Amino acid sequence: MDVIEQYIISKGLKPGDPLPTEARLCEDLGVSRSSVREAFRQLQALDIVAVHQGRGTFVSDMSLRPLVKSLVIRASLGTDNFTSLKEVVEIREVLDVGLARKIVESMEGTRHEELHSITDVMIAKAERGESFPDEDIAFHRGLMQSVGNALVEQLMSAMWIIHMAVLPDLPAGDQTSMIATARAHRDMLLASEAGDVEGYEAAVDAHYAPLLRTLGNLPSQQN
Amino acid sequence: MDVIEQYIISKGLKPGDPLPTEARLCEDLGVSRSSVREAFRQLQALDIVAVHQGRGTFVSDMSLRPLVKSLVIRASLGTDNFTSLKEVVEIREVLDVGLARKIVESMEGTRHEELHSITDVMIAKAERGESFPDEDIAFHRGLMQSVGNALVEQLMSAMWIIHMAVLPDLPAGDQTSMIATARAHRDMLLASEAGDVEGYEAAVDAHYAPLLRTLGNLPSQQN
DNA sequence: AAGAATTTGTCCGTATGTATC
DNA sequence: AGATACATACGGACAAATTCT
Repeated sequence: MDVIEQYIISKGLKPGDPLPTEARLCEDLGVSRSSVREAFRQLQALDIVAVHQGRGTFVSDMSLRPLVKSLVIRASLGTDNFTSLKEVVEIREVLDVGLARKIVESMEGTRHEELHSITDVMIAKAERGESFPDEDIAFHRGLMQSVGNALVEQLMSAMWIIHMAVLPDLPAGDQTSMIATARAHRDMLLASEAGDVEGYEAAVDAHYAPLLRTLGNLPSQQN
Repeated sequence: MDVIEQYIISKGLKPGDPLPTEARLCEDLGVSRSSVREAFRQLQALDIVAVHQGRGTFVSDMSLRPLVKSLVIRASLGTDNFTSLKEVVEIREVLDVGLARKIVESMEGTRHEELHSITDVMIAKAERGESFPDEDIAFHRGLMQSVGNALVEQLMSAMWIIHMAVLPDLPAGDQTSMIATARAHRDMLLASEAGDVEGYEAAVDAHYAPLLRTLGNLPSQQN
C-alpha cells in the first residue's frame, strides 16, 4: 500500500491517470497478486484509486465519501443514535457560523438570483407541508461556494449526507418548524447580501434551533 | 463488504467486539477466503475493523485516521502544495471561530490551570526560538473538550495532523510570528475565561494571521 | 460483426508466521 | 513445550468485463 502511495506521489499522478496493472506490480515489487489486490482494496476504500474490471486501476478523486461511510456506521452504532447525529448537526452549524464573516464578506452587495429562487421554493414547499432536502443541500452548497474553499464545501456536503442517511425522513418535524427553517434560509441569504454578519449568525441560529430541539428531546431508539 | 457492515450494525457490535473468523465467513457467505479478506481490507482501511494476526478481526473505533491519510495524499498532489494546505488551515480557523460562542459559554468564569501552563510554555519556547507543536495540539484539544462534542474534537485533531504532515517544519516562520502566535493562544484562553466572545474571535484571527500570510505568499514547491 | 488480447474478479490449495491456551 | 486457532502469503486456474484488431 505504501509503495503504491509513494508511486502516485513521486510520479505526480492526477485523478484519472492509470496505474500499473496488477501483474506488472507483482513483478516489480516481487509479491503475489493477492497482496497487490489487498493493497488496492485499501486504497479503493479511501477513494484514492478506482478499480475497473477489464480496464485497469486509476487514480481517483479522493473525495470525502470514506468519511461519510465511516460516520454513518458510527452513528448507527452509538448507544443512542441521536448523540452521534447531534454531533454531526453541530458540525454543520459550526461550519455555518465559522464561515459567517467570509460568506458575508464575499456576498455583500451582490444578489444571487438562483439562491433566491431556491429559498422561494423552500418556503412554498414548507407551506404545503412538503419537505425540501434537495433545495436544502443546494442552498448550503451555493453559500459555501462563495468562499472558494473546496475542502470546506465537501466537508459540509459530507455532513449533510450523513445527516440525511441517519435520519432520512423529517428535516425538522412539524410544519411550523419547517416553515421557520425555510424562512431562516431566506434570512441567511438576505443578511449575507446586506453585509449583516450579526443578522446572518442569528439566522443560522434560527435555522438549527428547531432541529437541535428535536434531537435534544427525542428519546433513544434501537436501529 | 456490505454484508459484514450489515452484520456489525444488525448485531449492534461495539468497538472491540470480535467478528467471525475468515474461514467462518467463507462458509456462511459461500465465498472464498480472498473475497472475505479483500472485504476486511476495505473495512480496515476505513478503520471500521482491526485485523490482528493470530487473534482475529474486531470492530475498531472508527476514528478519522482514514480522512487524514486521504487528505495528506491529496495535499501532496495539488498543483501547488499550498492551496491544499491553506484549505486545511482555513478549516481549523473556521472550527475555532464557529465554536467561539460555545467555548466561551462553557469556559466563562472558570480557570483552567493546565491550559494556562501550556500557554506559558508556548510563550517561553517561542522566546527561545523553539517551536511548540505538542503544546499547540494539546491546547486546541483542551479547548475543544469543553464543548463536549467528540466529533468536533477529532475533526480538529485530524486537521492539525494533516497540517503537520504536509508542513512538518515551521508552524509560523520567523520568531516574531512565533511569539505572536504563542501570545494569541494565551489571549484566546483569557478571553474565553472572561466571557469575551469578541476578544476570543480577535485572538483567533491573530493566531492564524501569520500562518495564513506565510501560506499566501509562499511559492509552490515540488515534493 | 467476430474474435483475440488485456485486465480485473473469484476461487482453490498449500505453506508459513503469530498469538493463545 | 506442545497444540490449536487464526491471519498472512504465494501460485495457479478460470470467469467476467473491456478494449483492440
